[in-house]
Amino acid sequence: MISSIAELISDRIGTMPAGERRAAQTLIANYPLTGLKTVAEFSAAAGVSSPTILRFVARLGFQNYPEFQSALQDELAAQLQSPASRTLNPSSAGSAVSPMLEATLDNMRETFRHLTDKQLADIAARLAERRGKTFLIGGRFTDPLARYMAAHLAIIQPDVYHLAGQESIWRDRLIDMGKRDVLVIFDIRRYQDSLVRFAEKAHQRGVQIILFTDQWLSPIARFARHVIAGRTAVPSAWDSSAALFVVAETLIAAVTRQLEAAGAKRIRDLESLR
Amino acid sequence: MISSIAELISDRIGTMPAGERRAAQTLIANYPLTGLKTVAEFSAAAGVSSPTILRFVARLGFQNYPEFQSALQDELAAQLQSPASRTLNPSSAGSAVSPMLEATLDNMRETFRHLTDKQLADIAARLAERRGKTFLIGGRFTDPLARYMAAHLAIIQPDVYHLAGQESIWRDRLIDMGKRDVLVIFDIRRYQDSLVRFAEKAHQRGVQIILFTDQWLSPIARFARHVIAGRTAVPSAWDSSAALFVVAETLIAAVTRQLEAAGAKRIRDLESLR
DNA sequence: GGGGCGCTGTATCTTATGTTACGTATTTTG
DNA sequence: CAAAATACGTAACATAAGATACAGCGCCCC
Repeated sequence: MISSIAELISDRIGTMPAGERRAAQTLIANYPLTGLKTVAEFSAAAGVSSPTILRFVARLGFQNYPEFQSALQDELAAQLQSPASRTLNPSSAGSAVSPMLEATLDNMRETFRHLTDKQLADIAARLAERRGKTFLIGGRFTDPLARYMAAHLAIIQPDVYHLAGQESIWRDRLIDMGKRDVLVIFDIRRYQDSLVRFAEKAHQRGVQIILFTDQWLSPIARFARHVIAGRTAVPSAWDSSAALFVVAETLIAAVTRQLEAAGAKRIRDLESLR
Repeated sequence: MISSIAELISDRIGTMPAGERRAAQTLIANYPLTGLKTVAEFSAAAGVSSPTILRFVARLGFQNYPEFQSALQDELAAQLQSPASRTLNPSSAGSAVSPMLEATLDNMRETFRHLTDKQLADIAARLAERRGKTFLIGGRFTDPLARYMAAHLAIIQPDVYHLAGQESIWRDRLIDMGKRDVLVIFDIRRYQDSLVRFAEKAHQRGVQIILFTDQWLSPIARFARHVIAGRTAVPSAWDSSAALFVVAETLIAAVTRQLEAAGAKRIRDLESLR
C-alpha cells in the first residue's frame, strides 16, 4: 500500500530515465517544498528542462502539474494537522483511551500554536473593558461552553448574560444590543443556521462578535471581530470541544487578572450576600 | 521582533478592514496552507474577492503574491527541517498563555494516569446498558459539563435527563429514581451542600452514582459507585475543569462506540425527524 | 442629514505558467 | 556496427494566474 507521494516516487525511481531520476532526487531531497514551486523553478533546481519535470509527474500518474501540486498540498495539510503521526508515541500502544487523550492533547497544542498571545490579550481586554454588556450563546453541543464562560464572567463583572432557550427568545434580546456590547458565540460543525442569522443581525446592530469555532470556520466568521479556531478532530463519532474549552478557560483567567482590582471587590461583595 | 508571517498577521489584524481581516483569519485557521494555493482559491476559502486577497498581502508588506508565497514556503521549509520546533515550541517561552496551557496539559496527563482503561470501560458499560434512566447534574461551575454530556448521551440513547434549575426541582425528581438508574454528578471545590444532600438521598434510593470531582474528592465520593478524580490546579484565580471535560468526552466516545449498532439507528431516526 | 473618505467587488488586461510539437542527441538492440 | 527507439531540450502556443482600473456602496465625521 502506497500512501504518500514520497513512497510512490521511491517505488518507481528505479524505472525512470536519468533526467526524471534527477527530478525525483531533487524533490525527495527537500520534500515536498520543491514540488510546490513552479515547473520552471523545479526544473532549475533539478538541472533539467521543464518538459522533463512534466514527464516526471505524468509518470507518477498525475494528469497535469496542478493536480500533482494539489496532492502534495493535501499530504502536507494532513501532516501539519496531526502532529501525532510524527511523534509516534509507542508507549501508548494498545490502550483504548490513549488515542482519545493523545488526539485531544494534540488538538490543544495545535490550537494554541495558531493563537498568539496578542490575540488572546486583545480579546481578554475587550471582554474586560466594561463599556457595554456581554452576551454569550452557543450551539447544540457548544452551548454548555457558553454557559461555563458566562458563569465565571458574571461573577467578576456585571452585565454578563447567557442567551438560552428558543431562538425567538434571544432574537428579542437583540433590541438591547448595540455598538458597545460584545457577543461571544460558540459554533462548530454542523453550523446552525439560527446562530448565523442571529450573528448577522447582531452584527448589523454594531455588536462586536467574538467567535469560537472549528478550523473550518463557521460562516459567522464573516461577521466576527475576533475568531478563535480550535481543532476538533478526535477518534470518536463526535467532534471534540475540549480545545475550545481550554481557550475559554484561558480567557477567563486573563480577564480575571485584568479585572483583579475591581473583580476582587466584587467577589467580596458577592460573598457577603450569601 | 516579528519572525513569522503568522505573527506579522496577528500583529496587524487589528488595523485591517473587515474583508482583509477575514482573509487573515482564514489563513491563520489553517496556516499556512491556504496561502500556498492560488489567489482564486484563497479568496473563495475566505469568501472575499481576489483583489481583497492581493490588498491583504500588500498590507503585509509584500510586493506581489508570488513573493508572499515564497516567504511562506521558506518558513515552511525551516519548520519542516527542524521537527523539534513543533514539539518544543520555543517561541512560547516566556509567553503569558503558555503556563495555562502547560498546566492544563499536565493536568490531563496526570488525570488519565490515575485512571485505568478498565475503570473507564466499566463506567462506559454502565452508561451504555439501558436498564434504567440516566440523570446528570453539576455544581455552580460544572453544570455546563453535565449539560454537555447529557446533550450527547441523549442523542444515542433514550431516558437521559439533565437536572437543571432550583434544588427543589431536582429533589422532586428523586421519586422517579431507583436501583436501575444512574446519576452522574459533577462536583468540585467548593463542594455544594445541595449536591451532597441530593446525592445522599439518591444513594438511599439505590441509584448508582458516577462522580466527577477534583483530586481532593467531594464528600459525595462516599456514596459513589464510580469516582473520577481530575486535576484542577492551574495558574488562574479559578480551578480548571478541562481535565474532567476531556474525561467526559472520552466516556461519551466510549459509550457511543458500545451503542454503535443501536445508536446509529437512533441517530438516523433523529435525522429523519428534522 | 449631507459630504467625503475608504473599502469592496466586477470586469479587463497583462504576465508568466504549464503544455505541446518537433528536432536532435543518446542509448539500446539486432 | 547500423538502425531503431527512446530520452531530452528548444521554442512556440494556449491557458490560467495575478494585477489593475473603475464604479458602487457603506461608513464615519462634520
